[in-house]
Amino acid sequence: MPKETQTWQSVRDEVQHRIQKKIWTAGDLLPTEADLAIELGCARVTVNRALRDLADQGLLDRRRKAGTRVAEFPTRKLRFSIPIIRVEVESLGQTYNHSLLSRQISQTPAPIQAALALVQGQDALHLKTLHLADGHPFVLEDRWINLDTVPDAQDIDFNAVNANEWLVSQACFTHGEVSFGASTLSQEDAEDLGAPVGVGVLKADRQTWDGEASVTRVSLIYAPGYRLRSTF
Amino acid sequence: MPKETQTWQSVRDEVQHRIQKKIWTAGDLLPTEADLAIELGCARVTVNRALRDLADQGLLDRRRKAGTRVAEFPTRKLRFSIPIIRVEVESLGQTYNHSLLSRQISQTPAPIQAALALVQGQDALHLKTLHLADGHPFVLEDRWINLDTVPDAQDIDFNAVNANEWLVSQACFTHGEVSFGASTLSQEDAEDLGAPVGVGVLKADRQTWDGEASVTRVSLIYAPGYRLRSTF
DNA sequence: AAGTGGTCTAGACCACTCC
DNA sequence: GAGTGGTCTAGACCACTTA
Repeated sequence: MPKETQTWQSVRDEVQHRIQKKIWTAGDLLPTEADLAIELGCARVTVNRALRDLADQGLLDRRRKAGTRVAEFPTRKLRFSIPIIRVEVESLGQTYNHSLLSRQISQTPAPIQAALALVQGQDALHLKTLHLADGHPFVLEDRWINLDTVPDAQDIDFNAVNANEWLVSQACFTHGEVSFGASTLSQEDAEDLGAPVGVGVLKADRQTWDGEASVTRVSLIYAPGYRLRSTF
Repeated sequence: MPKETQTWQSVRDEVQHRIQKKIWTAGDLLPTEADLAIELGCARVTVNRALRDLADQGLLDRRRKAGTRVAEFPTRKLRFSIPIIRVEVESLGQTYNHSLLSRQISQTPAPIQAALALVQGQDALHLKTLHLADGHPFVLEDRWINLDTVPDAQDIDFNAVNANEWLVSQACFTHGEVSFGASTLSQEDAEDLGAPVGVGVLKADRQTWDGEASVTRVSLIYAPGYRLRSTF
């Protein structure tokens, strides 16, 4: 017996429940949206919203004409926010500040040049910043900025505002890519981070684009022990 | 002059465009859904869907009565899939297989016991699995399974099906949490992975629950060089 | 108290894709 | 060709939050 009014969340929960109870198992074909709407006593759009949400999470596979199936491997998708480092530190209840270790406009090494799609001999702005939490090194940032795309960056005082925040607040990118890996702490980075040489650390590499034009490429080396967390 | 028919994607793109063009900048209040609908010549629901999507990405902040604003820090949220390891390896064009290194039912060490919410002296199933790509170590899995929640696990031959796939295909969890960090390769893990001792490696820890009951806790140590990727 | 987003409904048409 | 999901519309009511 359907309830009087269905919300899309309640439809979603009901479907999820049936999958968990193995009424529908991996690979099974579900009823059509229209049929489910009749069974549950709600509009088809409501069912659509619910199933779309579950498909988005990775629990369902949907294709026109082929219908909706329980995913072969009903795994979940993860969502991480990429917080501003200052915000992240402050949300831990610690005091944030940063220190600009170096700033220069120079030719890019080959891999960076390729990544930023710069022409031979073109300069870029190179910044090294140490982010601190309660005075302790939190993450070491090594950033290249494409001055063709973001000429204003040349005149910003990155001692006052860190590059991370300034660039993000400009919102001058359309898309980007990021990857996480580990690396073994080098002598130089170890000194900056105040951590032992040779320790394994989390490293994030991020690059952003404004349409066709590259904006910036940044590498973040987190102090030992840092963890990136999410729930699902 | 509005187009004849608006899709929610075109509305989303238009709004994103205005943010990028700095017509609306960080912290600005946007028009109401109703006003935007009139301006763009579409239904309010269409605007709602578009703005909801942007808010979901992290570009907008929306609150009832308070309205819609450009986020203070218009950062993006990341989405990662947690693929089945076999699927991940095969999508790289490599051949997958796995090797069960050890299987025993034993008392849990204190941290695992706490994490799985087991009572004192309660046993759990402990599995160590090495996942291989083209015969080379890909990731080392160290897993504890709560036999109270998943008693069937006791009778499964994990030489034939790896625990990762079997558990996921059971879909017997409601939620979970995951964290990524780095660690320095220990002697024992280095031998299993066929990698040098002391190298920094990416480590993922994941735990899942079925309602109140813990299901499993797994730690994955990836071979050196592995990267987790995403776009935004 | 009032304004704003959140959602539901019913009906319609479209787009993709499988047969 | 036909079936299924994807989306749009107009109108309505609700829920939350701020003033």
